[in-house]
Amino acid sequence: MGASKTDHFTTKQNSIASLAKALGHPARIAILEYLLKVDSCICGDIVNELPLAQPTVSQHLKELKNAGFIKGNIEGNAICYCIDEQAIAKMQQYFDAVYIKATQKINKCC
Amino acid sequence: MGASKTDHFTTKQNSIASLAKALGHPARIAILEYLLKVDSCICGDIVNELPLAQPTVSQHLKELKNAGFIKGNIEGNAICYCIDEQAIAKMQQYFDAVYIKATQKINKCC
DNA sequence: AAGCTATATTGTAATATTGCAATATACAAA
DNA sequence: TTTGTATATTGCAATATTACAATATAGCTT
Repeated sequence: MGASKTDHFTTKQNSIASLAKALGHPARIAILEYLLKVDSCICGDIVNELPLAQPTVSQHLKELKNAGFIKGNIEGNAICYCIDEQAIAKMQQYFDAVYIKATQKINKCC
Repeated sequence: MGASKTDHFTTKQNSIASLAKALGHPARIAILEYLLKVDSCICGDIVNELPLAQPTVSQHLKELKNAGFIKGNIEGNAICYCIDEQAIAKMQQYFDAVYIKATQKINKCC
Protein backbone atom coordinates (compact mmCIF):
# COMPACT_ATOMS: atom_id res chain seq x y z
CA MET A 1 0.00 0.00 0.00
CA GLY A 2 2.11 2.94 1.22
CA ALA A 3 -0.34 4.59 3.62
CA SER A 4 0.04 4.09 7.35
CA LYS A 5 -2.73 2.22 9.15
CA THR A 6 -3.23 4.98 11.68
CA ASP A 7 -6.75 3.80 12.55
CA HIS A 8 -5.49 0.84 14.49
CA PHE A 9 -3.32 2.72 16.91
CA THR A 10 -4.16 4.97 19.83
CA THR A 11 -4.51 8.72 19.45
CA LYS A 12 -1.43 9.25 21.57
CA GLN A 13 0.63 6.80 19.56
CA ASN A 14 -0.38 8.54 16.35
CA SER A 15 0.30 11.92 17.89
CA ILE A 16 3.82 11.07 19.03
CA ALA A 17 4.57 9.37 15.72
CA SER A 18 3.44 12.50 13.87
CA LEU A 19 5.68 14.71 15.96
CA ALA A 20 8.62 12.35 15.50
CA LYS A 21 7.98 12.15 11.77
CA ALA A 22 8.01 15.93 11.51
CA LEU A 23 11.51 15.92 12.96
CA GLY A 24 12.58 12.98 10.84
CA HIS A 25 14.51 15.07 8.36
CA PRO A 26 17.84 16.82 8.97
CA ALA A 27 16.64 20.03 7.33
CA ARG A 28 13.81 20.28 9.83
CA ILE A 29 16.16 19.59 12.73
CA ALA A 30 18.44 22.29 11.33
CA ILE A 31 15.53 24.74 11.12
CA LEU A 32 14.54 24.00 14.71
CA GLU A 33 18.10 24.48 15.91
CA TYR A 34 18.50 27.69 13.95
CA LEU A 35 15.34 29.11 15.51
CA LEU A 36 16.68 28.13 18.93
CA LYS A 37 20.04 29.74 18.21
CA VAL A 38 18.98 33.14 16.92
CA ASP A 39 18.16 35.58 19.60
CA SER A 40 15.28 37.37 18.02
CA CYS A 41 12.67 35.58 16.04
CA ILE A 42 12.81 37.76 12.98
CA CYS A 43 13.57 34.70 10.99
CA GLY A 44 13.18 35.63 7.37
CA ASP A 45 16.61 34.28 6.50
CA ILE A 46 16.14 30.59 7.16
CA VAL A 47 16.41 30.02 3.42
CA ASN A 48 19.93 31.48 3.40
CA GLU A 49 20.97 29.24 6.28
CA LEU A 50 20.01 26.03 4.54
CA PRO A 51 21.52 24.33 1.49
CA LEU A 52 18.09 23.99 -0.07
CA ALA A 53 16.02 25.98 -2.52
CA GLN A 54 13.36 28.36 -1.27
CA PRO A 55 10.33 26.20 -2.14
CA THR A 56 11.90 23.24 -0.37
CA VAL A 57 12.53 25.25 2.76
CA SER A 58 8.99 26.61 2.60
CA GLN A 59 7.69 23.05 2.45
CA HIS A 60 9.75 21.99 5.47
CA LEU A 61 8.56 25.03 7.40
CA LYS A 62 4.98 24.09 6.59
CA GLU A 63 5.50 20.61 7.98
CA LEU A 64 7.05 21.91 11.17
CA LYS A 65 4.16 24.36 11.46
CA ASN A 66 1.53 21.66 10.91
CA ALA A 67 3.16 19.50 13.55
CA GLY A 68 3.13 22.44 15.96
CA PHE A 69 6.87 22.90 16.39
CA ILE A 70 6.93 26.43 15.02
CA LYS A 71 4.49 29.26 14.53
CA GLY A 72 4.62 32.04 11.98
CA ASN A 73 3.76 35.68 12.36
CA ILE A 74 3.28 38.02 9.44
CA GLU A 75 5.65 40.92 9.92
CA GLY A 76 4.86 43.32 7.10
CA ASN A 77 6.49 41.91 4.03
CA ALA A 78 8.25 38.99 5.67
CA ILE A 79 7.15 36.22 7.97
CA CYS A 80 8.65 35.68 11.38
CA TYR A 81 8.88 32.07 12.45
CA CYS A 82 9.40 31.09 16.06
CA ILE A 83 9.63 27.97 18.17
CA ASP A 84 6.36 26.74 19.63
CA GLU A 85 7.18 25.28 23.02
CA GLN A 86 4.07 23.11 23.20
CA ALA A 87 5.15 20.42 20.76
CA ILE A 88 8.68 20.42 22.13
CA ALA A 89 7.29 20.01 25.64
CA LYS A 90 5.30 16.99 24.47
CA MET A 91 8.39 15.33 23.07
CA GLN A 92 10.46 16.18 26.13
CA GLN A 93 7.82 14.72 28.43
CA TYR A 94 7.33 11.63 26.31
CA PHE A 95 11.00 10.71 26.13
CA ASP A 96 11.51 11.48 29.80
CA ALA A 97 8.75 9.01 30.65
CA VAL A 98 10.03 6.41 28.18
CA TYR A 99 13.57 6.77 29.44
CA ILE A 100 12.49 6.30 33.05
CA LYS A 101 10.49 3.21 32.16
CA ALA A 102 13.35 1.83 30.09
CA THR A 103 15.93 2.21 32.84
CA GLN A 104 13.61 0.73 35.46
CA LYS A 105 13.08 -2.42 33.46
CA ILE A 106 15.22 -5.43 34.32
CA ASN A 107 16.05 -7.08 31.05
CA LYS A 108 16.05 -10.79 31.54
CA CYS A 109 17.61 -11.92 28.31
CA CYS A 110 19.37 -9.08 26.44
CA MET B 1 14.39 13.88 -6.43
CA GLY B 2 13.06 12.23 -3.29
CA ALA B 3 16.31 11.58 -1.47
CA SER B 4 17.29 13.72 1.49
CA LYS B 5 20.34 15.92 1.13
CA THR B 6 22.00 14.51 4.24
CA ASP B 7 25.47 15.61 3.12
CA HIS B 8 24.77 19.23 3.87
CA PHE B 9 23.81 18.82 7.49
CA THR B 10 25.87 18.03 10.56
CA THR B 11 26.38 14.48 11.77
CA LYS B 12 24.37 15.22 14.87
CA GLN B 13 21.50 16.71 12.91
CA ASN B 14 21.40 13.64 10.69
CA SER B 15 21.65 11.37 13.70
CA ILE B 16 18.74 12.95 15.55
CA ALA B 17 16.68 13.08 12.36
CA SER B 18 17.31 9.36 11.82
CA LEU B 19 16.21 8.51 15.34
CA ALA B 20 13.11 10.66 15.01
CA LYS B 21 12.32 9.14 11.63
CA ALA B 22 12.53 5.65 13.09
CA LEU B 23 9.82 6.62 15.58
CA GLY B 24 7.79 8.41 12.93
CA HIS B 25 5.27 5.61 12.54
CA PRO B 26 2.56 4.63 15.04
CA ALA B 27 3.35 0.92 14.67
CA ARG B 28 6.92 1.55 15.79
CA ILE B 29 5.75 3.66 18.71
CA ALA B 30 3.37 0.84 19.61
CA ILE B 31 6.19 -1.70 19.47
CA LEU B 32 8.37 0.46 21.69
CA GLU B 33 5.56 0.90 24.19
CA TYR B 34 4.76 -2.79 24.16
CA LEU B 35 8.37 -3.66 24.92
CA LEU B 36 8.32 -1.17 27.76
CA LYS B 37 5.09 -2.58 29.12
CA VAL B 38 5.88 -6.30 29.18
CA ASP B 39 7.83 -7.39 32.17
CA SER B 40 10.08 -9.94 30.62
CA CYS B 41 11.63 -9.44 27.25
CA ILE B 42 10.56 -12.70 25.74
CA CYS B 43 8.84 -10.80 23.04
CA GLY B 44 7.92 -13.27 20.38
CA ASP B 45 4.33 -12.14 20.31
CA ILE B 46 4.67 -8.60 19.04
CA VAL B 47 3.00 -9.71 15.83
CA ASN B 48 -0.15 -10.70 17.75
CA GLU B 49 -0.23 -7.34 19.48
CA LEU B 50 -0.27 -5.32 16.28
CA PRO B 51 -2.94 -5.04 13.57
CA LEU B 52 -0.36 -5.75 10.90
CA ALA B 53 0.83 -8.79 9.01
CA GLN B 54 3.95 -10.61 10.14
CA PRO B 55 6.24 -9.36 7.35
CA THR B 56 5.19 -5.78 8.04
CA VAL B 57 5.94 -6.12 11.74
CA SER B 58 9.27 -7.73 10.92
CA GLN B 59 10.10 -4.75 8.75
CA HIS B 60 9.22 -2.27 11.49
CA LEU B 61 11.30 -4.24 13.98
CA LYS B 62 14.23 -4.09 11.58
CA GLU B 63 13.96 -0.33 11.35
CA LEU B 64 13.83 0.06 15.12
CA LYS B 65 16.82 -2.26 15.39
CA ASN B 66 18.81 -0.34 12.77
CA ALA B 67 18.08 2.91 14.57
CA GLY B 68 19.25 1.36 17.82
CA PHE B 69 16.00 1.49 19.76
CA ILE B 70 15.76 -2.25 20.23
CA LYS B 71 18.06 -5.24 20.18
CA GLY B 72 17.23 -8.83 19.40
CA ASN B 73 18.51 -11.98 21.02
CA ILE B 74 18.08 -15.38 19.48
CA GLU B 75 16.32 -17.56 22.03
CA GLY B 76 16.19 -21.01 20.49
CA ASN B 77 13.42 -20.95 17.98
CA ALA B 78 12.12 -17.46 18.69
CA ILE B 79 13.78 -14.08 18.93
CA CYS B 80 13.63 -11.96 22.01
CA TYR B 81 13.48 -8.24 21.37
CA CYS B 82 14.26 -5.72 24.08
CA ILE B 83 14.55 -1.99 24.48
CA ASP B 84 18.01 -0.54 23.92
CA GLU B 85 18.36 2.33 26.36
CA GLN B 86 21.11 4.06 24.40
CA ALA B 87 18.97 5.48 21.61
CA ILE B 88 16.22 6.41 24.02
CA ALA B 89 18.75 8.20 26.20
CA LYS B 90 19.91 10.19 23.17
CA MET B 91 16.37 11.34 22.43
CA GLN B 92 15.67 12.12 26.05
CA GLN B 93 18.82 14.20 26.32
CA TYR B 94 18.21 15.98 23.03
CA PHE B 95 14.67 17.05 23.85
CA ASP B 96 15.62 18.03 27.37
CA ALA B 97 18.26 20.35 25.95
CA VAL B 98 15.95 21.71 23.26
CA TYR B 99 13.16 22.26 25.76
CA ILE B 100 15.45 24.18 28.10
CA LYS B 101 16.69 26.37 25.27
CA ALA B 102 13.16 26.93 24.01
CA THR B 103 11.82 28.04 27.38
CA GLN B 104 14.80 30.31 28.01
CA LYS B 105 14.25 32.20 24.79
CA ILE B 106 12.31 35.43 24.95
CA ASN B 107 10.20 35.53 21.84
CA LYS B 108 10.06 39.07 20.62
CA CYS B 109 7.31 38.75 18.07
CA CYS B 110 5.28 35.59 18.41
C1' DA C 1 1.02 52.02 -11.00
C1' DA C 2 5.53 49.46 -11.67
C1' DG C 3 9.08 47.16 -9.72
C1' DC C 4 11.13 44.74 -5.79
C1' DT C 5 11.27 41.42 -1.99
C1' DA C 6 9.62 37.58 0.73
C1' DT C 7 7.04 33.66 0.93
C1' DA C 8 3.59 30.19 -0.78
C1' DT C 9 1.66 27.11 -4.21
C1' DT C 10 1.65 24.14 -8.16
C1' DG C 11 3.41 20.71 -11.05
C1' DT C 12 6.52 17.18 -11.76
C1' DA C 13 10.34 13.81 -11.42
C1' DA C 14 13.07 10.86 -8.44
C1' DT C 15 13.14 8.21 -4.57
C1' DA C 16 11.37 6.24 -0.15
C1' DT C 17 7.96 4.09 2.69
C1' DT C 18 4.24 1.05 3.77
C1' DG C 19 1.94 -3.25 3.55
C1' DC C 20 1.40 -7.86 2.35
C1' DA C 21 1.50 -12.46 -0.28
C1' DA C 22 4.70 -15.71 -1.29
C1' DT C 23 8.69 -17.77 -0.10
C1' DA C 24 12.91 -18.75 2.47
C1' DT C 25 15.38 -19.85 6.65
C1' DA C 26 16.24 -21.83 11.09
C1' DC C 27 15.32 -24.24 14.89
C1' DA C 28 12.29 -27.55 17.68
C1' DA C 29 9.52 -31.51 18.23
C1' DA C 30 7.58 -35.69 16.94
C1' DT D 1 13.45 -37.06 8.73
C1' DT D 2 9.21 -34.86 8.44
C1' DT D 3 6.24 -31.41 10.48
C1' DG D 4 5.40 -27.37 12.79
C1' DT D 5 6.59 -22.76 14.57
C1' DA D 6 8.92 -18.27 14.48
C1' DT D 7 11.05 -14.90 11.98
C1' DA D 8 13.29 -12.88 7.76
C1' DT D 9 13.55 -11.82 2.90
C1' DT D 10 11.84 -10.90 -1.68
C1' DG D 11 8.88 -8.88 -4.92
C1' DC D 12 5.50 -5.85 -5.93
C1' DA D 13 1.72 -2.34 -5.83
C1' DA D 14 0.01 1.86 -3.65
C1' DT D 15 1.15 5.93 -1.61
C1' DA D 16 4.23 9.47 0.51
C1' DT D 17 8.27 12.32 0.63
C1' DT D 18 11.83 15.22 -1.16
C1' DA D 19 13.48 18.65 -4.17
C1' DC D 20 13.04 22.28 -7.29
C1' DA D 21 11.61 25.22 -11.50
C1' DA D 22 7.99 27.96 -12.59
C1' DT D 23 4.54 30.67 -11.09
C1' DA D 24 1.46 33.02 -7.85
C1' DT D 25 0.58 36.05 -4.00
C1' DA D 26 1.20 39.81 -0.89
C1' DG D 27 3.14 43.64 0.85
C1' DC D 28 6.60 47.20 0.51
C1' DT D 29 8.99 51.14 -2.16
C1' DT D 30 9.49 54.39 -5.50
